[in-house]
Amino acid sequence: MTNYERIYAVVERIPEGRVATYGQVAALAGLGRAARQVGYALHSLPDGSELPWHRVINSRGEVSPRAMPGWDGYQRHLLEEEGVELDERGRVDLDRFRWEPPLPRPTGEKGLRRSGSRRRA
DNA sequence: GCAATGACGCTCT
DNA sequence: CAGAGCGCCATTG
Repeated sequence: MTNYERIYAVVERIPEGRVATYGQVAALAGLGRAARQVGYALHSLPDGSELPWHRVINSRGEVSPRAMPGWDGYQRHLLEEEGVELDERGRVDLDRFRWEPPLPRPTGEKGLRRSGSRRRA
C-alpha cells in the first residue's frame, strides 16, 4: 500500500460541492505535513481517473497553478459545476466550502506547531 | 543510498 | 489578504 492509495482514498471521500486543502488531505492520509506529496500524487494521477482531484486546493483557497496553463481554468470550471463559488481571482471561500473531516484536529494542538519557518521571514 | 524536485504550509512583513 | 522565506517529506533520478 503506497501513500498514494491513502491520498486517493481521502480525496475520494471529499463530498461534492466541498473542497479540501492539500494539508488537510495529507493529515487525513496519515502523511502529516507532507502536503506537497498530495499534490505530487495527484500529478501522477492517470487520465480517466474519477477522483475529485479538482476539490483539492491550497490553504489560500486558490487553485494551484500547474505546468500546463489552462488546466487550472478547467479545475475552476469543475468546482463551479459543483456549486462552489469562485471569486474574481478564482478563489474559494474556505470558510464556507471547506470540507469538514471526520476527525477534526483539536484547537489545543500540542507543541507540534513547528510548521513553517517559525522564524522571522 | 544520496541529491534534486515539487498541484504545499506556516509565519512574519 | 498578498508577498517573501524557510521548512517538511515522499517520490523520482
